[in-house]
Amino acid sequence: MATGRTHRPATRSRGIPEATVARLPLYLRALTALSERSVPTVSSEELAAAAGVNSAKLRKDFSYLGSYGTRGVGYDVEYLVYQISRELGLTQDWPVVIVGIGNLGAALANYGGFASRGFRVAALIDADPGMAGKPVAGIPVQHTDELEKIIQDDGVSIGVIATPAGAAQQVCDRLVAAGVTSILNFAPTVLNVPEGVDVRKVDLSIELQILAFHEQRKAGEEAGAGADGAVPPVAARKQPHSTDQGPDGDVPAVMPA
Amino acid sequence: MATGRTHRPATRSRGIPEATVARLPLYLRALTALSERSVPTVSSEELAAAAGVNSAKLRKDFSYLGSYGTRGVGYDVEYLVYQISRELGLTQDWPVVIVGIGNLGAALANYGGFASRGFRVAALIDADPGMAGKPVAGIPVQHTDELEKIIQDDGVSIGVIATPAGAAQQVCDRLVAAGVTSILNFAPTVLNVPEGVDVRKVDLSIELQILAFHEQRKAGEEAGAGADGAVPPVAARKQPHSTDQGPDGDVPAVMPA
DNA sequence: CCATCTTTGTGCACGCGTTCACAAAGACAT
DNA sequence: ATGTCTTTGTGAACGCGTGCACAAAGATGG
Repeated sequence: MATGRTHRPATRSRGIPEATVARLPLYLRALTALSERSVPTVSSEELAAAAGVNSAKLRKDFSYLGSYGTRGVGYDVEYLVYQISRELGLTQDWPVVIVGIGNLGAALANYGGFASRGFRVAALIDADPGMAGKPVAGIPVQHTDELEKIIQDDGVSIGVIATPAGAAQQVCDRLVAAGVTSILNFAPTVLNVPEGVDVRKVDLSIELQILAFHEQRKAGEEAGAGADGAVPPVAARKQPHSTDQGPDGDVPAVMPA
Repeated sequence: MATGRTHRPATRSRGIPEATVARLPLYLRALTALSERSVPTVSSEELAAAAGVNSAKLRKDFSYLGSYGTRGVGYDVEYLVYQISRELGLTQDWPVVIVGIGNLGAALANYGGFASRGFRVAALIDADPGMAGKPVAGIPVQHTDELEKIIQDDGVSIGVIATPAGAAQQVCDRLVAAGVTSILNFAPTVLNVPEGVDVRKVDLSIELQILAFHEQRKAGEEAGAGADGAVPPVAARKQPHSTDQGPDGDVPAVMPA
């Protein structure tokens, strides 16, 4: 899920399927844990269990990277950690800017997982002048005016948007104009970006709604399909539905963001 | 993607494909925006543009819900908002507990998107006794000891885990034992859950790593495959690779095929 | 009532991703 | 060396998701 521009043939470039790329970080995490415990080698079965996937899938995934295993033995942990890191581009470190230092932005800035794996918080940016200079996670917040300068000076190519939905597209446009080509979007909006820019989104309420769907399904299965007393739709606009199946009714209980 | 237990045949229940379910919240958001502007009807083309998807895909998605459109006209906005809300189970509201009130947990508690769309924060829970009673987002934090009682009293079926990775599995086990059947996991760990429990994960560093991969690919495409001076791996464990195909240190070729 | 025009709903084909199942490859013991 | 045993790497089949392209449905105007 989640690349904004799904139009591209995706993995046309150089073999590795998108689905595999999405799992590599998972394998890497499991391997790193093994490495810390000084485990020398691991079989596809063990590693798959640790990563929560099927072992056949894991082997096929690795086969796209090359033949890094040894039959009858398994995979060399250290070697594989390096190979995957390199494939993911984690041998260099990536400066990242976080825009929007509210609750979420601050949480992200404090998140340890950044620095540990090839990512470095190059700057924290917020539109509120009152925030300027105030340190968050040891880094002073800078004003939006500085955005372009920071990106160009530090060669930032990855931006994280943690602003309110209303500001997201505008921030996105400025990031892209300044040279950012990869964006991680936490704002609940669809971002419009030009060709060549990758967008991934993380959306809280979408995840919750998907869970709610399954939850409802579970609940509805055991209970017989009783006529649930759901109020019929408002049908405020009756026009297209001349054949109104619901006479009265009132507003759906859903509200905006 | 990202349901922990992918084993289930997924959509076996009642038609609606998983991929479609994942997009419904997107449509709902776009429709809600239209509703606020009092737009009466919308065509699949317009709505698809607003949601950032293909119009054919949108129509097919809606076809799984039923025939709610009117040919030659489009879809009734209010009606569709209601239908999707009902399908997603948002006409009832879901009590949610958030476990782990650190930076991220606090951010989640403050996130407006929760309350607005059928979700209600039933409780904030943290293991630190010092946090107990302290209000976050207007809700007093409660100690982990209360977890089981809260879940049972409020009939909570959805839990959000925002703890450090080390505590996540343990918290998860307690949530499940107490009756939670859907979990949204922000901790960077694979959660093990019994059959029937849904897990969705949101993982920062994985998203960033995927972006890094594509970023590296973009950079590597324009620049010719110059011998990048990447330091070869430690290769601490040489054993399994006794048959070194290279005279010197095994240089990882940038790409297999 | 008929013709035309718009937009939905869907049959169909295609490609990606997943899984099975097995042959090949190497380790290890004798 | 040779045989056995373990585990990888992958060919092939299958199913899901996507997008095209078009017929059917209804609106609208004469």
